Amino acid sequence: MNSQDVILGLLHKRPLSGYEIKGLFEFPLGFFFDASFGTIYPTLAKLESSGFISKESVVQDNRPNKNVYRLTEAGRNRFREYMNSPLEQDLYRSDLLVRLFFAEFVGTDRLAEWLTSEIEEAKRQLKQLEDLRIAEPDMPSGSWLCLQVGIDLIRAKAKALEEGLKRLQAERSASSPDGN
Amino acid sequence: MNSQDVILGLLHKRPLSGYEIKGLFEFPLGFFFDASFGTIYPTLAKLESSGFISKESVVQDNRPNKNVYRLTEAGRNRFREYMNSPLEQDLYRSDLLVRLFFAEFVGTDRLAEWLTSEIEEAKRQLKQLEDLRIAEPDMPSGSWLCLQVGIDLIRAKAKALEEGLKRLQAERSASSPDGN
DNA sequence: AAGGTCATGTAAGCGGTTACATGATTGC
DNA sequence: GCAATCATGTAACCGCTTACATGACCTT
Repeated sequence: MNSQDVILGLLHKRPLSGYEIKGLFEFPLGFFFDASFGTIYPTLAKLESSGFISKESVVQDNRPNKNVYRLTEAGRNRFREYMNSPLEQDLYRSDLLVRLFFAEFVGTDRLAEWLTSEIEEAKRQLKQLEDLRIAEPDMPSGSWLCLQVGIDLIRAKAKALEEGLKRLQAERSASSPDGN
Repeated sequence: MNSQDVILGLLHKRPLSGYEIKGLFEFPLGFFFDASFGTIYPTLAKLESSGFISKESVVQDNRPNKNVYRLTEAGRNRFREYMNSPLEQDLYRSDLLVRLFFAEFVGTDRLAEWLTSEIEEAKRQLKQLEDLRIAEPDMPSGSWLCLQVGIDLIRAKAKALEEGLKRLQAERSASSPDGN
């Protein structure tokens, strides 16, 4: 799975510009995928020259023209190939957990800060996804399922980190019972 | 956070060879970090030429020599710099959730397969981590916390995916109540 | 006047993977 | 005899990010 595949998937739903694709990458796909403009525009160009998508310039009032891309038949086939390819393992890379792993070399207050900031971030993402579920109850059932799994995952993440923080604080007060 | 930082962290605990580092990357760090030999060996060489680590050849019986690397004072400082740098966002990239998002273009039995395989993978990882917690109760408390958060996260992931699968199956039997 | 949104693109470089190359030893 | 484990390394390539470059319009 790479940006090509995901862009093709998005264009399978409806024609989009690069800028609109970036918006979707941030939300609602941001929880499990992202790519920058530096990836999106060259990928669109490549996809077009390969004949998987076609470009159409759309003139707009009071804002710049945009290039709207549409899936071709070859593109639909290419996307189907991706959907038929073997599933790839999820990738999870966490600076927080790495630092936690090396926690012996840093103060507990620092650890608590890190945990707190990630908890906040997780809650922010959770709220976004929950709002979306409320705002758009008539999604395709697959996307609905995806959203639901995403919500469950991120809610669990917030909870796991909160429990981690509690454990850390319990330990801290145990090691200095006089309380600072 | 990159391979340099993590390798420096591991060597902060004890001297290691590239091969041993790879082993640790797979387990127990595999849940939230990984890197291949193609990264590890060049990184070690770079780290050595920068003076952050020092190499020592160790002759072994009945197996090849190995190069064991040890942190220098400069390396300890470099690692401290990393631990003092701002925390980076977690990265989660999921082929499964992408495919779920595009589920409208594929059969539900395929979705069920994918979910099942990821559930199995999550459970496999969960078991590994739980075994480690039992096998090594005397870890540094930070690593212990890291392990515990990891276990909570992956257990929640397995649960979220299982519930997703249930929802999918409920929907499937609802849309064909005669049952195939 | 400044900053945000809409909009598209390029260039340098980084960090990483995959595949290749080599080779001894151990267990089935 | 074959596969797995132990052990180190290189080369080609990929995918992506960051920073740069440009510019109109809209709101404060």
